Amino acid sequence: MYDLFFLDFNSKVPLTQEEETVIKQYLTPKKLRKKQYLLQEGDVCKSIAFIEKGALKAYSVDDKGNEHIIQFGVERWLISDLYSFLTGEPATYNIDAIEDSELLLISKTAHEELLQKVPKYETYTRMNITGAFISMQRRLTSIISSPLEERYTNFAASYPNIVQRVPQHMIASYMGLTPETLSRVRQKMIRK
Amino acid sequence: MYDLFFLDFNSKVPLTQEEETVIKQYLTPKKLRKKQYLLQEGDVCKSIAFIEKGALKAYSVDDKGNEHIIQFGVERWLISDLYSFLTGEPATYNIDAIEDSELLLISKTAHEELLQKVPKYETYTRMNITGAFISMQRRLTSIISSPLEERYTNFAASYPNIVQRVPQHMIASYMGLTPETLSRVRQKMIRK
DNA sequence: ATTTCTTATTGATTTTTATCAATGCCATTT
DNA sequence: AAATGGCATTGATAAAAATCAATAAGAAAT
Repeated sequence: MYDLFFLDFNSKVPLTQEEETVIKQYLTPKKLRKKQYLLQEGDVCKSIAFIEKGALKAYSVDDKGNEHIIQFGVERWLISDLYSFLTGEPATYNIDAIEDSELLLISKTAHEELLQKVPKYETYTRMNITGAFISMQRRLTSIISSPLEERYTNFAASYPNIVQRVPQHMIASYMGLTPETLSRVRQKMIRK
Repeated sequence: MYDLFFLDFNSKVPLTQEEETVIKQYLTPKKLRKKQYLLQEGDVCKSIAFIEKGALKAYSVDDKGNEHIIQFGVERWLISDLYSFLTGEPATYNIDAIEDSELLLISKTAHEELLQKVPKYETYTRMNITGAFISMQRRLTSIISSPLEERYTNFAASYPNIVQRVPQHMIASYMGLTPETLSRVRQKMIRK
């Protein structure tokens, strides 16, 4: 249940056995069935979730009821509404499970105590957020500067596992397109 | 010359006098004239820059020679090609000065030694990157989910100083639009 | 087994945005 | 004072994407 988390942690910041034991005490396992919410817009985000198994999406919903996916999460990734988590403000995103999932939750108090007590946890956090920043910057660059086909190609090349596991209309949402448009872009590409 | 930097640092993580002295030794002041490069695509990004004065932009250039601005930076902000800085890979962004600017540079070795020697520097870094992540996430959400007018309104409300200081065609670039389109969007809004 | 739901595709049409081209303004330089 | 370059606006047209609507295939539920 904790395997992937510590695999990931150790790959970034090697831990002693004692440190692992301390950290483990702050983690709360949670299982989520497909379509269940981890977080609903308007609630305060109480935790950061490490994904041991499964797939989730974070998204906002506009006036017309359309979902706009801001982030996918699969094994070894973290998912959260970080702004709500850190400030205690109501969440602007929803998070739910695309597949049955197994998570490790880090609550606000756990997060704060870990930052205090385990210096390596701060390093781990810094590395995670840095990685997330860089990949989001890539995504943004691609959106503002690349033609559609290239954007899809890039995405598919960067996240082949997501393209396989997730329905196309969600990919379209993630790219800021309608499902119809993405379908047509793919047809064009296939014809080549 | 160092005032803003330590003002910002102390507001996030209070420092002792000794710590300030240590950190100061790792900072290199640099002045940049309008239009001068801090970084050119293809070069390795050698530093993170804290902006004491002025304004800069980070951008990529596409096949047709169009600039796509990924980030603006003004006083109290950091600017860099973080991926290049951290990995040593060639930069994919250019960074240059929109106005005459004064910077404090943190080199790679300075960054690494500071992370080692001054725990508060790691905290400061973590807070900075977290803030950058959250605002970029907002920007991305706005791009994939809001109509154009709203996006411009949001941007202008969030960064009034940038709207004032920076030519409109750069704002358009930042929003992923042509200057003509942004001009028309603004006309529509004014008429209301 | 059949019904329901989700998903993907396709076509016709409208809306949005980009492109191309021209103009005028203002600030700076000469 | 005239010339230059950077910038914003406007118009006409083309291209891209959204919308609306219909169909069909597959998976899941009853």
